[in-house]
Amino acid sequence: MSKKVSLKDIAKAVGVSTALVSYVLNNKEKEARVGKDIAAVIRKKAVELHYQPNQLAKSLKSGKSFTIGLIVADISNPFFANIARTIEDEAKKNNYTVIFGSSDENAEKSLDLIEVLVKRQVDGFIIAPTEGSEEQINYLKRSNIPFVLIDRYFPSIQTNYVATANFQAASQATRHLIANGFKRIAMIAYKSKLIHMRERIDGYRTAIKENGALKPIVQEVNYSSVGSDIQEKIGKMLAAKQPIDALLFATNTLSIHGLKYLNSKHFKVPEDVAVVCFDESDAFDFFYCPLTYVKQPLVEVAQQAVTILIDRINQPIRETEEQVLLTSSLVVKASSSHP
Amino acid sequence: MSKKVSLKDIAKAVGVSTALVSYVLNNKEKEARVGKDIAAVIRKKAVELHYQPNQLAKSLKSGKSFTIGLIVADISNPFFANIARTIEDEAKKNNYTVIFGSSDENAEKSLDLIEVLVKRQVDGFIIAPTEGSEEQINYLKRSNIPFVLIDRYFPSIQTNYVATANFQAASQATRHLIANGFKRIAMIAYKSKLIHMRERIDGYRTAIKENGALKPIVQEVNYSSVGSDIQEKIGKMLAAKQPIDALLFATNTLSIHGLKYLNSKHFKVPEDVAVVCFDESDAFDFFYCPLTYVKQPLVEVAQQAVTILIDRINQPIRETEEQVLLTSSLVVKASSSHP
DNA sequence: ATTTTTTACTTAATCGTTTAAACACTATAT
DNA sequence: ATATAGTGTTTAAACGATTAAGTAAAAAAT
Repeated sequence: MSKKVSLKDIAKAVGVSTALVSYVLNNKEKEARVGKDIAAVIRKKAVELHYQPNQLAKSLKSGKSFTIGLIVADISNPFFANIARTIEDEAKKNNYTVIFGSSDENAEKSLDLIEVLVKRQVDGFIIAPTEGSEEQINYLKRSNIPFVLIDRYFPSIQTNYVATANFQAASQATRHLIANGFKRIAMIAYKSKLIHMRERIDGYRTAIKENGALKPIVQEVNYSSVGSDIQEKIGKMLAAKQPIDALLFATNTLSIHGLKYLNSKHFKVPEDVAVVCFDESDAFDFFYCPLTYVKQPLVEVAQQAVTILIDRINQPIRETEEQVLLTSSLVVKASSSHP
Repeated sequence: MSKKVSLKDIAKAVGVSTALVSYVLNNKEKEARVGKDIAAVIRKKAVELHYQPNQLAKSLKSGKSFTIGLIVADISNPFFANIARTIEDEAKKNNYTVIFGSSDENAEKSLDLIEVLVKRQVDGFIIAPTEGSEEQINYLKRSNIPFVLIDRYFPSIQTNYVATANFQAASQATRHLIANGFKRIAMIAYKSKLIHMRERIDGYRTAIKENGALKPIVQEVNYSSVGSDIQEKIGKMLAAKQPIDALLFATNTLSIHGLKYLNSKHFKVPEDVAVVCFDESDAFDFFYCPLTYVKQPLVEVAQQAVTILIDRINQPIRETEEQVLLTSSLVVKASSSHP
């Protein structure tokens, strides 16, 4: 890479000190009482040499990098990719840049990412925390590094967070299935202690128990082996003596894997089994039977996360944390009622 | 944010110069002949104080940021999100971090992103260039900033690039439809001068012309108004006196919009119209009729792009550019043959 | 005993910025 | 005539790291 143009180069070319160049290019002429003529010359030279200030040097000096670290489970998952896109847009509006990393729901990877990004002096983090990452989150807290958790959070740790009201979302979805007359409603969730999953399961359980005649059936699958786990569990539940008549999927990936399996075994929705999914997906529009789904407020989650984060970056010392739960909506289609 | 621990803090705590601390923590004890005992003390103190080196300062000194700038059209598009994920993984293997930005196929945004990232001293770029961004690409060339183009490239500019062999991909798809007996095969593409689109259209045209009896029908829609444009154009072609009997979509987003429209108007695939899509999508697995699609080698594109980029970063002066065209495969399902 | 070599460290410059403080003028006020 | 204020600019330290060059003391060689 040919050496880049620095303040010094402009200074030398014009025949002044770097200080003067800095004042001019930062529009501090007034305060620094720079001569009108020389200012014009400096500006002209800067354009001529195609000067681009070195943001690293600026950040080093100012202690601010105008960078946000974004850690999600997997950037290729449309759920997170959509959040990432909104975060990017909101960040840019505030002159921030985003560095991202995927944790794969793995606490070790997540810690590694946090350390890499801390070394890079990000001004703050937006994190969808993984199971077992409490210590990392506490570390950020202790270090007074601003951060906002999204999608999940830790009830045991006081932090800023923005998430969906999952208990309500899941119970609403479940009540909807009950109201439509389904009797053996199963839920497919991830095996996880994370609050978003627990709340979804609790919401489901609570709704089921409201009706004395029904029994909760929850199947938890492993993140690392969703495909095979789902096949096995759904297969069993549909082959049972008393087969299930409805399925509630706790995330978009679970929905997709589950529906693919149903297709492969030629189970018909909603004839053989009714379905309610979590999150949106282009895929859902294509299923032969329009799918009922829980629509999470992705854009709002991302926007609020950025707003809160930048607030905290600008004013780090606060006694209270922002804890936002946004309500989702149930989009009812044909997959959740008897044909 | 509580002030971070620096080399100086460790040096002061131990009672030595920062130089010594730097040598030890960079494992240069041998070369610098640091005493064994003091080295141990320094290391211990570093851990105790939870020292994390300031990467900005390192980069400023070394002139290397170990950062890659990634510019795609839209990170929330699964096509690019998947590429981004692979790039992230490959970058991490080489100790690089990725900063990303979405250009929305807009040359102005793209230029803005390039400038922001240049200021941030990225070591190189991976870019899916937008229409009209030739000048930006030439600027990178002139500046000797390493970069690799992906998905598209400019035949008029000698650059590194990794892309799909689009002409071949489209002609293969078209020949497949012809071989299956379709007579009025239309292509839906984006209105774009970019090579990937032109090659896809050319591939289609060439294949059509190989058969004297057929006539090419190409409809180009605007990126910013895909939804409405597609409705109108497909609507007309299916309502014509001689309606089309097959559709070739040039990208995944076009496919999704097109299929949604077909669904909404209750056109049946492949009875009313056969379909071949570009790219993969979970959505495709869910369509009532399994969809034939052109499978692009996403992972390979991303991997090779990173490999080439890092090569160039490490050895920027080369007389030749790496230009890689990877072959796609046609995955044949039921949507492209007469029922 | 003196020189040379080796060992274990420190000093200081540097990367590209920012910015308070110092400096050297000119213009105005006393 | 001389102090004071105003103007336009430079100097130098700092951010946090790296590293060539310098230094001082101990060990080895003469």
